[in-house]
Amino acid sequence: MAYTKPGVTRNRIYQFVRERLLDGEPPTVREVQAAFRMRAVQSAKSHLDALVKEGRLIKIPGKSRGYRLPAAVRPNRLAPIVGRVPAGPFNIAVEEIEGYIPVQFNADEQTVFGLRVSGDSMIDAGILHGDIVLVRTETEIHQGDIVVAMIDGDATVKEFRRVDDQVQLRPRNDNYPVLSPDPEDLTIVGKVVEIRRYLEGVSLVGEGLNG
Amino acid sequence: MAYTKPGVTRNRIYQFVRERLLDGEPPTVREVQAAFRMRAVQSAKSHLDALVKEGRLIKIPGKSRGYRLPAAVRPNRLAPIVGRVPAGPFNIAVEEIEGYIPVQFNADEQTVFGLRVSGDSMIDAGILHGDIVLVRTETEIHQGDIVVAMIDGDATVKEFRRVDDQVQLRPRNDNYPVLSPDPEDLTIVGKVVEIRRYLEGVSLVGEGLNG
DNA sequence: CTGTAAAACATACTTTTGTCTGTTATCATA
DNA sequence: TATGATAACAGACAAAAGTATGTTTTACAG
Repeated sequence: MAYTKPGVTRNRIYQFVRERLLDGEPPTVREVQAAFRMRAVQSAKSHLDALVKEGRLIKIPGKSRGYRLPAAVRPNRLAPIVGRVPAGPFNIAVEEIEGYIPVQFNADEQTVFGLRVSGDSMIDAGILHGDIVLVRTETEIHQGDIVVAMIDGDATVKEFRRVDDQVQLRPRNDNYPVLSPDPEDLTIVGKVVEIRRYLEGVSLVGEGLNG
Repeated sequence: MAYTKPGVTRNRIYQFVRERLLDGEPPTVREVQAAFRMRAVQSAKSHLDALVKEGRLIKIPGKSRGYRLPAAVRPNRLAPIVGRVPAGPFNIAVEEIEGYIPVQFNADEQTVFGLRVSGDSMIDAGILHGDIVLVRTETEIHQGDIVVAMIDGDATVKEFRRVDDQVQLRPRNDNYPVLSPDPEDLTIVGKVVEIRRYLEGVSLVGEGLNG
């Protein structure tokens, strides 16, 4: 391979490895070598070593195809989508899982699941019937957040307000009333952090799981 | 490992491999072996071979960590997000890429990109200012589809209608007029297949790409 | 123009991993 | 309880992949 200016090939290799990792296909050192038409394995290896040293990649020593992205950069985990809100915080029955969608987890291992919305009580917030909301549990709730709440065992998506020590769940649709549920019957399941709407065909992964 | 009923271990192994693949970490035969506490490599290998034969997995022969999910099951690819609509069909300038988001590609290798919406002309369709629409180019457009169109070089998201051989681009907001652009000035970039709204913090991957 | 650092090359060695052949144990069903 | 199919085990070999040492070529700053 031609001699490039310092840093140039390094960055190109990073891009290459990154794409491969995001595609779920970690490359070998020799695959990197081949991709850049280098004549020596070591040429690729030393670039990869350098990237690890710089913190741009992580290496699992000894293992084949052992380069990874640092946790902060790693996106795509799969979050389960449920038709109904799970009862407990974590015990989602497998039978209730509609499928999975890829989700970006910023921090490590937060609890996120998807919930399919029914009804149009949040239509003025741009949340329509059939949309999927991604819900993060175990997080702080603030004034005005959109939350998933359980009232008497029924799940609902609403805007969260606290007025004079009384929790209000506000729809975003003038045809629906503001709810002021008895604190005993109320559980805030989590905060809606993302909304998705699929306009065509199949959207979920893993429906034919055979498991 | 204990002898299980026919099919049981097979399915467990499938689940295991599947999770690993979705995590971007394809396992080796021996890693499968270890995970199930088998004493022979061949025990794992023959299960994997069988899964390939059943079509539940795909194998890249000879390659290490060479098991993959069939294309139909594979999720997570990354689609670039652009602030402006790309000029040509394919030449997205790197500088214009805001970041990437994970997307499910049902078929193989379709052309999808994300576009950040500005304005509220589609508010009645639940598309708000700041939302990201995922656009598939090179696809058929039908009556009523939401499309991204270029009119005189400006990008816009509208509902597509064809009335008496005249293309109409309809907003979903009564405060905006229906557009009937001169066909010469009009390019249909693609169809909106998904809408996303991030309610908090950072949403994109790969903003600090270094090169 | 000179010295240092980075880039690229050449080659060899070790470990990991894929693959093969054959055997034994358990399951399912008639 | 006999029998074919499935599950699991054993050991070995070859190819793929990780790693190491040393050399040559080029870039860049002083």
